[in-house]
Amino acid sequence: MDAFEALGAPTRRQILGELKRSPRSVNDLVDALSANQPSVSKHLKVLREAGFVSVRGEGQQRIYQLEPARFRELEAWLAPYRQLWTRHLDALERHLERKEKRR
Amino acid sequence: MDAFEALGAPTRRQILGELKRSPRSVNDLVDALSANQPSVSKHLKVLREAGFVSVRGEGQQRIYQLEPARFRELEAWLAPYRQLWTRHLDALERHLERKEKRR
DNA sequence: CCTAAATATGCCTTGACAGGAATATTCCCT
DNA sequence: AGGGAATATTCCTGTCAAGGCATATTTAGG
Repeated sequence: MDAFEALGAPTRRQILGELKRSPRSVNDLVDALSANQPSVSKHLKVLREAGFVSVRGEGQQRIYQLEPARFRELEAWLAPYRQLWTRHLDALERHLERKEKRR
Repeated sequence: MDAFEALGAPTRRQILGELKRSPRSVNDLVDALSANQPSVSKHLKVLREAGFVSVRGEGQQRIYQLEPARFRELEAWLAPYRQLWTRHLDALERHLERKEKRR
């Protein structure tokens, strides 16, 4: 499953939202979200295989945290589209300027 | 289908990639991608309903173009994660500075 | 009005994924 | 080594989306 598909499931975006605040154990995530433990574990597996999160063992817990690299790739994908709205804003600006000069 | 799911299908990302260059008719997209026409039309429908593209009729053609608003929302979603790697870079910078001072 | 071009829609099949429950595994502690 | 906590995996089922094909719809032009 590729990066975009991985973000398709709302539950996984919720998980990322939680991990954005701080790294978490699986049980912490289970509490934060309202999902059962196997479900969370499975979603974490998907996110891990998609490169969005990594794990480290800490005692008998497994702590998941975000993996910046994947997010940078998202950013890179999105970047070329950004000029879409900057161009848009430029046009708006020019438009406003013309109005300004007219009064 | 929500925005992220809409981006899940590779074919749809290809379509967006084409439309990024310039607005296109359906047939132009069919040629650019290697997909059959009904498939392209259906993907365009999904993208339109997800707010990524808009259409205007021009003669007997339908010209599709990107819709900036939806991309801005993606940007907004991604923004909070951006500090992930800026923090990362800061840490790297401090690390390098310490190394620098030591020599 | 009729035809052809451009596009959209309906239908069907196949495959994949999410959710839930039960069970398996791993790891720590004593 | 045994027990319990934390997590992972398996199996099952319902649902939904993608692809391919046939067909319907729209629109321009003669």
